[in-house]
Amino acid sequence: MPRTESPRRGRRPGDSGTREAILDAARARFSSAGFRAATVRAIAGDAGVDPALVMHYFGSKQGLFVAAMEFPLDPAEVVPRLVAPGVDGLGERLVRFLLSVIDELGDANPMLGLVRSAVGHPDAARMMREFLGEAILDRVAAAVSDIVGADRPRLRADLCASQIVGILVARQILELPELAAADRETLIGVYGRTIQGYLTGPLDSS
Amino acid sequence: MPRTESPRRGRRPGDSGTREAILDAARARFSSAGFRAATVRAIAGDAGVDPALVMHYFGSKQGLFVAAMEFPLDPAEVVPRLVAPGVDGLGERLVRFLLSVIDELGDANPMLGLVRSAVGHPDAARMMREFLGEAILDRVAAAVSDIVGADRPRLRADLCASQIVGILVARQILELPELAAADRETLIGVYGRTIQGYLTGPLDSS
DNA sequence: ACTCGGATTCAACACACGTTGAGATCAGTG
DNA sequence: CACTGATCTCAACGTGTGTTGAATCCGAGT
Repeated sequence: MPRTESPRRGRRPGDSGTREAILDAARARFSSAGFRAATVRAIAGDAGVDPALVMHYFGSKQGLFVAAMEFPLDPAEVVPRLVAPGVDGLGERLVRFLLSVIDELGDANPMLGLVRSAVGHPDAARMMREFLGEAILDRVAAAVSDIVGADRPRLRADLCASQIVGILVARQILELPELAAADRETLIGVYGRTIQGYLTGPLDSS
Repeated sequence: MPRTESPRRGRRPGDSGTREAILDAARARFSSAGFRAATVRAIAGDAGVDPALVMHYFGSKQGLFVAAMEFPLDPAEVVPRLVAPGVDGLGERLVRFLLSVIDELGDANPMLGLVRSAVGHPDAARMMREFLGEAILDRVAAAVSDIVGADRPRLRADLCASQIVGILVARQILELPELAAADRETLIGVYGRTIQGYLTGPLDSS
């Protein structure tokens, strides 16, 4: 049987870095389309690779998802660092940090991938709720409770989360025009005041 | 050819109301799963009908979507009604209205359907951005600009939208526990202050 | 009574998806 | 140099999808 000479099968020389290429492509696709809409075939295509290779490395689409969406920052290190300088200006620091992370990550933003997947996929929503809660919100709540003795600390953390998720969706997904175009320092000021109020302000309806 | 007697084809007597049954099922499915994850077959099943009948009535899945997600409230009537009593307490009125609408609509909530679809489907995001902008945000901006002469009114409206979307996602989709369980009047108070600040407070970073 | 057209179902198509199993190619090790 | 094991591709399967075309049924208008 004469050998067909076109696309070579088998291992290519070199260190190959193919695994990382697949992860990069997956991060971009999952972040911009969400779990369901992103296809293994498209990711493999972006990485210049056969879909079966993705399965070989990550076992399944789910496996690829958790590998690709692993958070590039460790909340156990980041949250204390933001809280350390004290409660004054904490809201502003949180928002400034969030916006800088959004800018740095660009296309391959696990936060966007998680939000896009959680919406319309109850299992992903549960995963995100648990991760958010244990890794971030409970930590923030504990800090605020310790420092200023605020009441209902976890509700305060949830309120912050609702505004932060709102920023992500309205600015990065819906791309509301004036929000997307707004000066960064302006947003930091306005949203920072809101977050600060959620963390330390009154919770009653007066 | 002997007639097969089982599930009857053809028109059944009565006024049938099938079209509305399909729309109800579509509202529920689209709202809880989003455009992509909701399937025509499942909607047809819920309505007790063949998928082909859905096509006959609405032409395509997209056609069904726009028919089902048509907003049950007219912003041109609602927004002025909320703004009318003046700018005092406007934030609180907006949030109270939002929460009551969420409760009333329950499963079949076009807001949730639109958010779930906009995320991960750029076309739907554009549709929602345009609808939100023209039907609601520009109106709110105009009102706030007229009454209190606020600067950058559309940015203020976008800020409000970011918090409102955040409420929807965090409370109705992610179901953050303390947020979902929180007393309604508490939420109205806290979020009302935020919205009021976005509408009438300072926008600089001081 | 007879047609007309809307309501409704059935069977099927074409496609895209995730996944599988087998095989090919090659770097490194003894 | 032979062996091994990792890397990679190919072809295919099974399933679920939106959509189509034809066929059937029956209420209404003439």
